[in-house]
Amino acid sequence: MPELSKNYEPSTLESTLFESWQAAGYFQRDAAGFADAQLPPYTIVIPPPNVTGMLHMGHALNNTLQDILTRRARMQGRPTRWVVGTDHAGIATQNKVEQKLAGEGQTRFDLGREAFVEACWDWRREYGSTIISQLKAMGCSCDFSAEQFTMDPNYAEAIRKVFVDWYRAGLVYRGLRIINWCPRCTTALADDEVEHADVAAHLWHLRYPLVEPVGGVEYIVVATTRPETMLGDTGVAVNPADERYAALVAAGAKVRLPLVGREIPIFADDYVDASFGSGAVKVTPAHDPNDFEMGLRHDLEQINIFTEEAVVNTNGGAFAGQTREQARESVLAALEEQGYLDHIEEHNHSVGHCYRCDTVIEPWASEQWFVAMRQLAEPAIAAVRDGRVVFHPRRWENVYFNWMENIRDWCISRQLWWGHRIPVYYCDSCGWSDAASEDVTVCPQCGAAVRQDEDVLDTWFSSQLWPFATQGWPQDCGDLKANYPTQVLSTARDIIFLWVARMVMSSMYFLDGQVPFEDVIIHPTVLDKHGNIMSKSRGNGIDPMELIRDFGADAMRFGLAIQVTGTQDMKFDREKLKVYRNFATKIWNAARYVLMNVEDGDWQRYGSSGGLGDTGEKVAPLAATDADRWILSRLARLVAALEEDFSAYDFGAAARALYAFFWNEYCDWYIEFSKGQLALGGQARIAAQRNLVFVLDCALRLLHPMMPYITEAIWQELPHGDCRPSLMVAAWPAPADFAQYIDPAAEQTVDGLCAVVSAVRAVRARYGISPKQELDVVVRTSGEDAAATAAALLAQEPQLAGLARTASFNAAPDAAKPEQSSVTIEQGLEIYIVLEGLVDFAAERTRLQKEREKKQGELDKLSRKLANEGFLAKAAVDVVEKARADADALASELAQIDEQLASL
RNA sequence: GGGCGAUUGGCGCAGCGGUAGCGCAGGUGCUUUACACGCACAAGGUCAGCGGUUCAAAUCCGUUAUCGCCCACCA
Repeated sequence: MPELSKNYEPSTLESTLFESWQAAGYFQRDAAGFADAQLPPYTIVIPPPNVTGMLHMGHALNNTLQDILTRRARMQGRPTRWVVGTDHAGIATQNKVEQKLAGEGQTRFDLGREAFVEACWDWRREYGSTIISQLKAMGCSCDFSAEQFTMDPNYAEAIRKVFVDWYRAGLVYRGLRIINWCPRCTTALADDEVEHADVAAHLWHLRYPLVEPVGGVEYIVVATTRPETMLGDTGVAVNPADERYAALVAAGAKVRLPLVGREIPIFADDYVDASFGSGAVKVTPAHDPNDFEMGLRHDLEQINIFTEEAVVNTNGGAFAGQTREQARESVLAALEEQGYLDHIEEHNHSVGHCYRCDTVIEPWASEQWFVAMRQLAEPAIAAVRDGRVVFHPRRWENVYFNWMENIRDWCISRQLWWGHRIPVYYCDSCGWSDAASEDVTVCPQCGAAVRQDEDVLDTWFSSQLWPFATQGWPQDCGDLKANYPTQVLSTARDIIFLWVARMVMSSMYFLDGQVPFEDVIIHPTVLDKHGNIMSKSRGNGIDPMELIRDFGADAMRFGLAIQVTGTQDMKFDREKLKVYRNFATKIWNAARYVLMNVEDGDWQRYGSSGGLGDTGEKVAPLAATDADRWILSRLARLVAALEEDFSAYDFGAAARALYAFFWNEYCDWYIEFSKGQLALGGQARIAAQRNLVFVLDCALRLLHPMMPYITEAIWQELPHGDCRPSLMVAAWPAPADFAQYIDPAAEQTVDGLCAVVSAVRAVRARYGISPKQELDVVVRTSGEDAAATAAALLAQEPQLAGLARTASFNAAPDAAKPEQSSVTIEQGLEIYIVLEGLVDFAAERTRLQKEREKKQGELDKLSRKLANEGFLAKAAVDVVEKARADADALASELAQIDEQLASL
């Protein structure tokens, strides 16, 4: 029999195992031929990490969950594929490459568009596989043989089809709007790409002098958080119902804009909240979305005062050339000097920041491309409403609905170079323009040369196609048809809008109303151990690669999975992974024990995987003792529980059940029972060997999705008889096959046996009795089946002798209480341990008295309950019966204790 | 302004209508021939506060407090 080293060393095994899996083709959809074609296929598409990305804890968690689902489905025999790839990540990648160029003293403009895009491809070739190799280190069983990229040629074709179709349908349009402009990235951003943060700021109250005083009033005070934008003001708005300003509005009063001299109107608009600030708003249509709307309503001029880097342009007169920050200071200084600054208030408000570089967003009026969303949203709302797509936990559906029902048009053009270029062509000679799925070089109307739109598409415009564009759409849809919709999408809550919602919309539009996935798992956010978000700026991030190095990939995966409950956050402390590293070692050592003790088993008839015979039959359990029946019963219950937990995507519950079964039942008790049983020889020994192997084999199968490496390493050495070459493709234990092992009688007997063993151990510990001192033990059974219980317990004497070091053991319904003995009442058993001459009974008396008080308290509580007529009348029958039985049991236990106290 | 999550022994978490569980840490004792990354035993909680529903509430409802997240055009 092979031997395993004393401690499990993850780093020595992980990469070898991974390579062997990959070489065998297990990661591709049934490439190795072990799947059952009759079963429904199982597909997951990975949320594509940015090519610029490094694995972080969010990825580690998310991909652990996806791999658990993928591996389990594969073991269930379903033709399974986990589609993997990366996202070109427009802004993120462009920023990286620009940084690299900056290090060489260059800008993208020095290179020009074509060379810069080529530099991005170079960057991708050089660094883009980092995160893929990190996924491999985690043990992720993705289909790496067909890695996808959102800039692949087939993907570009998908993009063009979507854009052109939507353009023709009028869903993609171009328009002048206030958009979110990042002056550092010099591009537009979608509303969802802006992150708002509350900042402590000021509300400056400015005096705008009237051109002509009205009724003695010489100026109007406006309140603003952005005084520098006053350079672009083209109006002052007040609420129509605001009596303070009614006269000014009625008179058609104008103000002369300080520092600028422009005459601008005062007008009334419902948007203005009379109770805020001074009740009068300066209106800057080119730099504020609300002002823009008001400007349209009141026909105001839009004066853009900033360049694309947010430097004041020539419209800012004397302030031209200053940054917006400098301009704020100098404008305020000038206003104050000229007496236009009325007063200043403290004011907190929320300021938008670029989600890629955290620069403050500048609302900016410009021509951009948009997608009209309302029409796309409607079927997507219905799909979640009627359960074609289900979120887990369900509450996230409300977040989805809330966004969908208040959806706004999506700004999809980006002033970047890295990305899918907008396929719209313009002829400057005759004014023709159109979207086209094939490149256009000459104008179809006049034959002149045409130019393509300069902008590229938002990265999310391509990501929204991920579930189908990665599976052949729009060209070769055979694979797609067979495997769509996908089963599960697992992701973080922060991209429910950016990504999840848009995938549902585009999939339903282009694939005949089909949803892209059936279940959406929104996993918790991984926080640091104090509950703070992990971030670069805080420096509190944890590198999963270090965890893999220090604890092993299996321990990391298990430690993450066990923390997944329905909650929205998980605090993560790397030191806690020690527990799961210890668990891995425990599994390893249990396997060592099994291998050391099964060499002479009856393996001749079983399959060849363990190298011990070759008839292709798997090792079957053999129930010779109640301990055997007990562990098989417990295993069957575990298999059933896991089925429920996985169906509900309750990874934490599944992990806890596995941990408890393996450690507290298999190791703590069954392996201990097996020691005595092995020593007996004969059929009992054969049974123990078979069951040790069978249960370990099943446990490894059940643990494999969470801990793929250690389970495979052990399984390869175990004489389980399964002819499959890898645990990855071995069969998942099905509840239907295990239900036959459920055996309540054996469970009751072994629970009783364990209670006796624990009672003896407790007595030894309490009185300092040597483990070598053999003790006499008597158990009195009670209840209807007292005789049967006693007989079953008596049959456990060999186990008991080994585990509790008993000299003699008797169990009977009417067993006499030995003199000078300790009594423990557990599991309905009165357990007497003879202590004559061994202990000072004063201590035992004290203990018994304490025990008595406790039991009396419980009985009092129960009695009160049973005296309550409401309880008797309204509680369920079985609950009342149980209460009665418990009360009877407690009463007799108390009587026993009293008797015992009297005898001491 | 809306919505959501969390609040259970020193710490990290389960449980989510019928007498409080787990793991760490801490205590005591163990070279029990798989494992000290271990074994055994013991100790530790009025389940954030208040009110309600119920025969029965950590568990359901309302409310308050604290911490955190998201959404919203707070000039």
